[in-house]
Amino acid sequence: MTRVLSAVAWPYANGPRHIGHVAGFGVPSDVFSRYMRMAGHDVLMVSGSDEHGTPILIAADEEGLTPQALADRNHRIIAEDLAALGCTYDLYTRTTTRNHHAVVQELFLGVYENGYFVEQTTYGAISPSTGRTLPDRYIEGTCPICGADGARGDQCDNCGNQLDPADLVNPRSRINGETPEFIETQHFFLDLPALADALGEWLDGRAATGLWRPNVIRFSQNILSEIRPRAMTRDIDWGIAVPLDGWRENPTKKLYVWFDAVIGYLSASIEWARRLGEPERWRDWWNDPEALSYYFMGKDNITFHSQIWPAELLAYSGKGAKGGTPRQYGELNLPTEVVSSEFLTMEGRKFSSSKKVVIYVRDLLSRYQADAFRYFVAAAGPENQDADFTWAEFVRRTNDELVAGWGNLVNRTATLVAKNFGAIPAAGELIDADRAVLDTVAASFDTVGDLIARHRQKQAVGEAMRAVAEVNKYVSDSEPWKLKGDDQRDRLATVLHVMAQCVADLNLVLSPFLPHSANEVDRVFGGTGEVAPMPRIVEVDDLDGGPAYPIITGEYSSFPAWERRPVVVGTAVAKPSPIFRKLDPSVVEEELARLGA
RNA sequence: GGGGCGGUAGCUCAGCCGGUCAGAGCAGAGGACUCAUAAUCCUUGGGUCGUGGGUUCGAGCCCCACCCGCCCUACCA
Repeated sequence: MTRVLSAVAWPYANGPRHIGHVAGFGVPSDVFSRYMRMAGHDVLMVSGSDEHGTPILIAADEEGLTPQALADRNHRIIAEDLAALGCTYDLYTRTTTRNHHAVVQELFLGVYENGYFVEQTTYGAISPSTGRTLPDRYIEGTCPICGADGARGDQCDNCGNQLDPADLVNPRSRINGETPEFIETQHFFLDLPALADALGEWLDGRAATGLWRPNVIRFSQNILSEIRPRAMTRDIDWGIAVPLDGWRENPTKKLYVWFDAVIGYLSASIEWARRLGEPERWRDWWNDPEALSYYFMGKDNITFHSQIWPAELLAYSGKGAKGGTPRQYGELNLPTEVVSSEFLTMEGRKFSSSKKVVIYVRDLLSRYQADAFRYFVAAAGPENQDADFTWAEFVRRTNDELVAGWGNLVNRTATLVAKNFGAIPAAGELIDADRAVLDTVAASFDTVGDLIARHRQKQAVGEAMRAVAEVNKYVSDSEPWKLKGDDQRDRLATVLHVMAQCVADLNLVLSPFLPHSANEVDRVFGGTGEVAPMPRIVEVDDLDGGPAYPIITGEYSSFPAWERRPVVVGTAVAKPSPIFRKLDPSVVEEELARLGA
């Protein structure tokens, strides 16, 4: 048994999340975590809503809400969506908890005391009316290079050049049109160059395992060569206070949202342990060098997980060029693997809420089965390269593969058993064909499990579906519907027993991908419908006196083992109604009509 | 501009260190069967592996150039 931390990217709470987000980290991390639990590992899966930062402030202003009120609303929506997808977080929390604030400040102090923060004066834009930093992208003006108007402070869309906002002609705020004020301001910079050697050593070691996806490890090593100090504080009034005298009281100096967001993996682990009543339990995943940690995210987050976060961990642990010693949390583990997915597009275009090229998780789940979506993501998601979600392909994958292949096998098996015996019959003597199909299916535990462990879910689900096809072929070859009369009764029983066993096996193999239907299939064959544990939303009090909030958690100790469970002869099986819903081709047009032109 | 990834049958994609690597699924065509959500099973795949060069006994797989798409390169997350 190994301790495995599943660290899942924190969705940003400036709005509801669309299916591109959950396709990148939500579904893959849950498939992996479910499998690892079944394989007998001690999994801790944590995530939460990322609620600080400028975009939330701006979204709140636009709606006339406080940032906390906006975050409250979106956190609840996102948590409910993730739970509805069946994502088995041990804890899905948020960054506005008192616990998170305290952990972030502890990390800051550790890094600070070890000397990995350097104070620097920078020149930046603020909004004169609010005193807040105006990030580059929120400034626009005339491009000093090509003269185009509407250039953003970070880049001109017309000529593509990167800009310095101070160079813009007639700069103005994109938020309220006022002219930004460029001021000198003090910030703490994380001394990444002092951590570069340690980072490089860690990355080399990771590269040597050959486990990381090639583009992720290459990219991570590449950005190391241009490493430089990076500001970890901001002029903003929404975020976590800098825990130092002279800073703590300053309402417009907060920690950079990314400094705090990645610490969420640790703070959520600590919160989980505290809620368990065993406040030190988190250390099993963070201080034990034998523990493994897998970080799931989209490719735009690689920098923060293969550079910033490991740098914070190294700095806190005192393992950079400046040395140092860790504070109360001790030496913290660096990521075992950064599992980054690529991007999902929608009907060939980038997701865009404003252009209505989007489908939110909630809307999808209101009309379609969660498992149909999970299947699509596992089979055709952005695992190695950008993938396109089209409604036509979604319908096809659902109808032709999930329903026609797996759903039909379940259905025909249950129907044959119900009609002929009413319960799972005992097998007579097995013939070669019986043994062959049983062996094929049994072998899929190894092949599929191994592929999931290596984050090759496309291939894993493909192997599982290939086994499904093998069983369908076995059924066709065996022709149980022709086995009539008393003299063939024994053979009929044997075939149906073998079919039931294969379905039970494949149901387990597919359960990380299709947890909801796995439970339904189990029920059809007389089980309790608990082969795939489900998460639940719970309203909890803040541990340290803050306001209450909803979390996702669950009881996951009942995961079945990743191996064949012999079917129980005599278990009653009734003729089922179809578990998987076939989609009418007309949904393609309907859904396309909902999208923007 | 710099870095990275991809461009393989109508569609979605596999092809690890160069030598059955020219493949799978779906669609299409033909057939079988009827337990099953008109599901299943069998048969059927001549695509210059983006373009042009090069290395090699031999190249989707290595090198060079170019074309196309995408990502990163932000005091956005």
